[in-house]
Amino acid sequence: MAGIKEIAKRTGLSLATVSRVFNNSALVSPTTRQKVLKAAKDLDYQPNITAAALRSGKSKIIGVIVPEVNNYFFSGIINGIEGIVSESDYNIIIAQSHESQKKENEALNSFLKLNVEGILLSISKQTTDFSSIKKILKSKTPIVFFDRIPNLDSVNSVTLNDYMGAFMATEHLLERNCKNLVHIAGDPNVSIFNDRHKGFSNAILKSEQIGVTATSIELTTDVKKDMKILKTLFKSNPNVDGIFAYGDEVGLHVLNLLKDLKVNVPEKIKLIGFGNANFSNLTQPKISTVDQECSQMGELAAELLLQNLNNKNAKPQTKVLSPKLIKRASTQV
Amino acid sequence: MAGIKEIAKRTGLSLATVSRVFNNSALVSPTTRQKVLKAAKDLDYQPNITAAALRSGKSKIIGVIVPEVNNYFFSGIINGIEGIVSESDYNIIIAQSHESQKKENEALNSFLKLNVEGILLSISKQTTDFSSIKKILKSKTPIVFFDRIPNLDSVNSVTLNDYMGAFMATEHLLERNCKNLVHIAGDPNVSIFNDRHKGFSNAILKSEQIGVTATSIELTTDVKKDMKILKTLFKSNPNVDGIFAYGDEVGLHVLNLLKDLKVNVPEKIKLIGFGNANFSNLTQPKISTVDQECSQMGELAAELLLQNLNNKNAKPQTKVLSPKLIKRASTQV
DNA sequence: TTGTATGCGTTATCAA
DNA sequence: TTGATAACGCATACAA
Repeated sequence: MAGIKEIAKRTGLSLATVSRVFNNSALVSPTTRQKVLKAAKDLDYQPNITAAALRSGKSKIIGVIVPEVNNYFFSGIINGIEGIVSESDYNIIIAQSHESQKKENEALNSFLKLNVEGILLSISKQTTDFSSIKKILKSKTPIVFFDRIPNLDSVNSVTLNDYMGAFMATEHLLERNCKNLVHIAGDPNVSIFNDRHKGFSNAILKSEQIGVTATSIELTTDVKKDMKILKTLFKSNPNVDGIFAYGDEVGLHVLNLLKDLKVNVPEKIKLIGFGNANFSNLTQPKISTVDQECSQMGELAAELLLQNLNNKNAKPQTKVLSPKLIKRASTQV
Repeated sequence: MAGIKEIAKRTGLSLATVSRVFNNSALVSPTTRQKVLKAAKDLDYQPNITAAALRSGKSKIIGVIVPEVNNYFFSGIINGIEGIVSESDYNIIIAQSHESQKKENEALNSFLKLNVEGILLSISKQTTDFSSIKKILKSKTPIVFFDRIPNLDSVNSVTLNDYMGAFMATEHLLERNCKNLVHIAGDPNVSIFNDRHKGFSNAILKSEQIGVTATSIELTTDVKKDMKILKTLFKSNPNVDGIFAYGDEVGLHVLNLLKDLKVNVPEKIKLIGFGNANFSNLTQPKISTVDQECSQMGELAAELLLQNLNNKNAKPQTKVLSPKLIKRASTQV
């Protein structure tokens, strides 16, 4: 593992010239370039990124923060990011906020200490204080938000049109002739869950079908308690024939609950989730859902960041992806 | 965001003294230490890790390579690692091999370029050439292998006793009075899958029950094809009453296949998987399985690496975790 | 206990 | 087109 010093010695050139070769400077003759490249190969040259980072101020590191890695959605995004970044000469470093504002801030801080050149961030559910984020924005370190974005002006973001996804899911239930719909809603403080709720409500408003009823129920985080609540709901309300769950996991819980209650899906009640989780395709019946295009989201976010890295004056961009309805057995006629 | 230079100026001390404070040198008086710490707070001191890394040769970065992040097992391990490392002053950087030897080597290479101080690695299924790994070992960069380990002497490793897990799972089926067992086996080139196979075979050998038959079938990676093969197997072999699948995911596929074939689980056939995947608890019936203690594995691996970081002459250690049998409805009597 | 001076490996400025 | 040299921010050997 040699550095440019050894190459300089071997070729008889100066450090400066050798360095220029690896920085693709045009100011070097083809012959010397060849000489250097050959020596580099012979000596197994490995650039010392740390030294380059110190001198140039460019660490070649992109920091990524997600709430949880152990989540099909976020790990799909990470794969998307990786796909794009690996084609550049940047490295990525991944941190998890575990939905905690404190850990998110800690991660942002260690990113700054590591001199990351850019940041990709999906904020935690808990994040309501944007001061750390504002600090980053002020520091001019390029940052792109994805999926869960802060309510701030002039920031780069890539999101899914959650409203549209929920709208499509609800419309799908209506098309399947469901008349008494229930939306199992997520924490409304998280913008995307709120959007899904809105999509549900508006789909029903805009469909001009008569005799349609709509109920929304917001869950806690205690699955057992939640299932009890839902059990009561279904028992006291036997006409329910369509359910839109804000996520596939809760959808699966509901599916199991309905089996326990001997309610057939999709014959009696049709069920649709959100997210296209890996297991949604493995249940019986398979759960209809909305695909979040996570890989594409990661790719777009990474591309946007790379653009900003190349051009510090790039204007903030807002990209919104369209979700895709996935019809499966749980909403079959 | 100030550096030690600003603090030196503010306090009237030299750079060296300020530096010593942050390196916990004993050679500094309590009063000056206080002065420096106060100035650090006032000026929002952020150490430049890059510069420190260059100077000291210590990057404070630990590199982690897993086959896939999007996997309950490996992300559980990552959480375990994170839990331990976050209490130290190290940072972790995560890379995925996507089960490719080439990508694994690339990751190792960029780790070296980034001057990581230590490496945590679970090798890819494809990795048969250990030359890159040997290069790391020779470079004296501490490395700890976990779960999927190379067949090399004198290396640090943390693994699960897969043999024992499979043994326990098979024993459990025998206790439940299964007489005609099938093991659905993974790629035998992957040591842990091979161990599970051995555990299955030996459990049957050692149980001295009479009239027990055992079949093993190795799957491809094409799920559809695999299910056809299994369908044929079950049809031509209607006496099968116990299945041990090498993983929960394939277990779930089998469960669904059996439902299609109108074969009741657990009444007619008992089924046990391996891994305690998140969804194994959400199926109907819930799938019995073997827990891999992933979080603990991550913790132990990280602790072992930190030990090696503190003591470069530490002797290689081999830690083997005991799996835990989880009995659920799919093997109920 | 504190300060001075040097160098980590690279990039960038200036001169040749 | 190339070379000599300073500088990036910090840690450390040595001097005081």
